[in-house]
Amino acid sequence: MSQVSMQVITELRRMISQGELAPGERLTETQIAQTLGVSRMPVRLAFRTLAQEGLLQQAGKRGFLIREFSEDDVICGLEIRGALEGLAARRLAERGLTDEVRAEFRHILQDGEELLTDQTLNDRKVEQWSAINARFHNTLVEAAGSPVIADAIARNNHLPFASSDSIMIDHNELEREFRKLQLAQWQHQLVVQAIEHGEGARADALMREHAYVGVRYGSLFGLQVRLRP
Amino acid sequence: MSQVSMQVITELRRMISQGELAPGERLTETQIAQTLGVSRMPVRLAFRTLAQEGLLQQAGKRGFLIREFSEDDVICGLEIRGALEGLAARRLAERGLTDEVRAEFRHILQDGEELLTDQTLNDRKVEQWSAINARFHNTLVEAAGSPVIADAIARNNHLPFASSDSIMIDHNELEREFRKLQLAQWQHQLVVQAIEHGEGARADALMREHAYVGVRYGSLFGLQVRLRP
DNA sequence: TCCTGATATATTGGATCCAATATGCCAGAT
DNA sequence: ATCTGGCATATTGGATCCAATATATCAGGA
Repeated sequence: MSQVSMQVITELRRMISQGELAPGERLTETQIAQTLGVSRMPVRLAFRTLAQEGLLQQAGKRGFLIREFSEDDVICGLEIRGALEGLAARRLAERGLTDEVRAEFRHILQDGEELLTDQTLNDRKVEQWSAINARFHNTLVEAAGSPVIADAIARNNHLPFASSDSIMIDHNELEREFRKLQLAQWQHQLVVQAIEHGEGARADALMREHAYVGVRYGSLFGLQVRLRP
Repeated sequence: MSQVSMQVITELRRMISQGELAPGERLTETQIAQTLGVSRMPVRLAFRTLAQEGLLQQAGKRGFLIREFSEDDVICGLEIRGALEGLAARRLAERGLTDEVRAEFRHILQDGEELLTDQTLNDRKVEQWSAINARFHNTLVEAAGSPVIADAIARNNHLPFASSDSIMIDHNELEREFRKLQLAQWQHQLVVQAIEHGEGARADALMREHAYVGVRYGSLFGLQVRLRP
């Protein structure tokens, strides 16, 4: 995939998730091509790609719409991630950890631990947590050693609300949000514990539950439930 | 998506799953375009689509290869289907059945029951079973009422070995194969029973196990284990 | 007033062309 | 003999053109 094609795809993804293109809006190749200053060709390819990812849907026989997602869709996207990452965790528990992967997990858990030791949060720390979290999930999926599972998870992550870094943080409630991240960190630790002990079913269950942390745990800490940014 | 584009995609899918294009083989747009008698354009679109589905993989910076799948990949494809259909079944159990869906399930189970009553199998019956089986799985996924889950399952089913009608039947061992289908039918019945009783976890577990019936149950009945056609 | 049908327009799909560049090949040098 | 560099070729990506057709608009009739 070439530079221009790639840029069109990422730019469209961005415009959709930032809301510059509203759900339900109709897209035409010409219009987007002009907006982005390219020919219709890369736009055509991008539309197909995004439609396959589920961000666009066909509008009758001509053109595409920006897909609208209900709150139920958001929950289902999370549950799919939970199910698939749970599968990866179970596989890892059943097949055992290599020393490298074990060390990498320890390192990630350590970093998370240190980040949260002083029990406070700020915008910078939220960013750092996001990186640590991404590393945890990537390591898990990679270590499971199945490209087929990794692909399935990657495809699901194309739904912006389903990916593991879609965790909603209210930057005005950082004391309460701290507790959410603390809980997420503990869940990471428990997952690794389960994997290390070869407890596949437990690792699976923990990952499924962990998928909810981003959008369903807010009420535990007196936070507003907001499914949208 | 237009006629020609569609035909190129389905024809390529067929050529791949029939083995006319061997795993690892390199494809060029021009070559396929000539073979199929179309211009490069629809081939270009098809390559992208199939790559996104996971049937092709990029070869360096130029061109695509037919992806090779290991036996482990096959098992993982099945486990993904199990996890996702299990999720659908759990949702259905938790949300309850409408009368229409309940009736449709009864009908499907009845048809399966009748097909297998005389305890014999022939090629025609295998075809009929395939139809009944497809209807069961489609009904389940539809009834779960989540387009996001349905899409995820549909995407996984693009892997030829992962779809629910990829069940391997040895047409020289029809007496033994009968028992496999009988067991699958019983599993269908148990899944519906669990759903009707609102037993989400049980429905989930049953669907996950059921996903294995196609390729891992052969040894129960003294059948050769063959992951490839 | 609302429906139906015909015409006009917009938009897409496929083919072709051209430029960019990855890849392979061959020759020359070490 | 093997490696390196440059050249030739193959192949892709993007743009443009043309045909097909879906969609919209408008007029006429029920």
